[in-house]
Amino acid sequence: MKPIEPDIKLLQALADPTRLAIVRELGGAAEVCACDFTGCCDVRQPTVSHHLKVLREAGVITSERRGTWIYYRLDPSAATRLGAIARELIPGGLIPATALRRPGANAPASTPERGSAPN
Amino acid sequence: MKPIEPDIKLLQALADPTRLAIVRELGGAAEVCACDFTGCCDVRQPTVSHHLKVLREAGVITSERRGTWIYYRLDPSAATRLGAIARELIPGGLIPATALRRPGANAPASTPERGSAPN
DNA sequence: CCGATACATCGATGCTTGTCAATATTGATG
DNA sequence: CATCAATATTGACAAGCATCGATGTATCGG
Repeated sequence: MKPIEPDIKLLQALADPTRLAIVRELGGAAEVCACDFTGCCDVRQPTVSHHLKVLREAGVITSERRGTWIYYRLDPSAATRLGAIARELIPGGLIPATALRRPGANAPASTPERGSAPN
Repeated sequence: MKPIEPDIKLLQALADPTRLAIVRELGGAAEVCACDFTGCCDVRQPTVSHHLKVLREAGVITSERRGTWIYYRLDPSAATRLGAIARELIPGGLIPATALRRPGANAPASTPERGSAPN
């Protein structure tokens, strides 16, 4: 079995309209009862439960049972991890700070070295 | 027609092992020739081409034809947009900065108001 | 114009995933 | 223990998606 990179799981967890809506709902309040998601997301209860499970296993949210209800909240590490991925998307973000001073000095317009030049 | 939220497209584009590998490859160099992705990603050329299209349509990368080759680079806005989503995941991130000074002062432990209390 | 190379598009295929109804489980309450 | 409400799990199904081989298109050199 391929262990599936945690970053992929995080992104996959967020890459669904229903789940992103759930997460955004959680972004506006400290914690939300599971029963409240059925209202905002236009899906049935089993579907909500399924999505909450996906989000939990991806480390996006945490759950806490309180009596009959289960309250969900955002896992702080989710924002951190997604922020780290976002930084990877900054052009030249992985280049050492010294190199950033010299504009256009990384990977000098990589001339492809594969196989052969076009005849 | 449901126009599909741009954020979802962005997350979906990144939520694939091959595409994330492509993007990370681009994070390490200013620009990369399309022909070089076939090596790093263990997929055939049509698949690479397909993924590049997905990434382009999601606004993650831009392409520029130079002779026979096509060079890809990261779209700077991708990092910005993903960073914005990351900030939404910060617990209490949507609360005005003033409120952040008072710990645990947002959304007072929402008691569910739906339907009825448990018997 | 011809051949070669880089890349895109098409069509088929198998796997993944989102969704639901039905059912099980868990916890509170009487 | 019986019952009710909240949530989880199961099984089934359809839609979506990643992948590939085959083929089309574009660009260059001669």
